[in-house]
Amino acid sequence: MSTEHHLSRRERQIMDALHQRGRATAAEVQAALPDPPSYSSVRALLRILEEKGHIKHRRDGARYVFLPRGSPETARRSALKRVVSTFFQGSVSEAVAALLETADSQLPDSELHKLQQMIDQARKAGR
Amino acid sequence: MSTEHHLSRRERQIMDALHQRGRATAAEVQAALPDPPSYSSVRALLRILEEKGHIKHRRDGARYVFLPRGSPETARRSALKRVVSTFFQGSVSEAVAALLETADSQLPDSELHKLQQMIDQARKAGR
DNA sequence: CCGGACATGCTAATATTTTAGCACATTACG
DNA sequence: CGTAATGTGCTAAAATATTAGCATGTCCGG
Repeated sequence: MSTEHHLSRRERQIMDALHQRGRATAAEVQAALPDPPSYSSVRALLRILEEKGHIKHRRDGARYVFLPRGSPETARRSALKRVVSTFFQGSVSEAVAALLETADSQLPDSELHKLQQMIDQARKAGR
Repeated sequence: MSTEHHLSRRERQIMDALHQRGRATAAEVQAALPDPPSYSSVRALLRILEEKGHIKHRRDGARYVFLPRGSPETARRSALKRVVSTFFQGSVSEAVAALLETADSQLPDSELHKLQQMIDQARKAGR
């Protein structure tokens, strides 16, 4: 948790890129960054992030592939938690409502159906 | 949007505090920060954020009260959008599902009802 | 009306982040 | 093989962020 708060600007950008892709080489990370710095710089930051324990790497032939250290599920949960707490005063339902209002993506009918089922289940569980 | 990406660590912490509270004095912001720096530092950062156009201030008697510049709705939307895009590969419904799974807060029945209505409406609108 | 308490504006120092450069290792492939 | 292409490790310079200090302005209570 406090971990998120200690990341610097570039570090966060890199973490975002890695979370979005799941894993990436140094070159891919570089391409994903806004105002990309030199390849060298990207690698230096990756090394720092690894030292701090936020990412890890695997060898793939000649090069390294970098991945976030925690599970995607954990990362998702904590990202949502932060947003709900910061922007929705902790109200999960307000956050859900805002998501559904996101007009730029009309959810496919099948998805809506799934969501309705989840809600039904939550209602049952709640009583 | 890109605005979020350019904020430094402290700047982001301050923006978070302001978004959470809606508005706050320099002293309140200081109290809200992790590892609070001096009062002076906080004010310097507030000034910088204002110069960059991210916040504004109003006079309240002797002191200033600081507020985020954009509307809460806009901030909410863009925060959600970022999380959905970064952690859920753009899938709104996955994000909603993850929110509903947040077990630590069982939603009140009335909220669930509201959500179901929203879904019903979305389904109608979609066809 | 005056002083203390508390604000702010500005400036300059310190610390951290960000960047690039260079020497060396590994791989791909003619 | 051997050589070009592409990686990495490390270090040190440059840029930016973070911090505190001090001079000055404003408000409130006696």
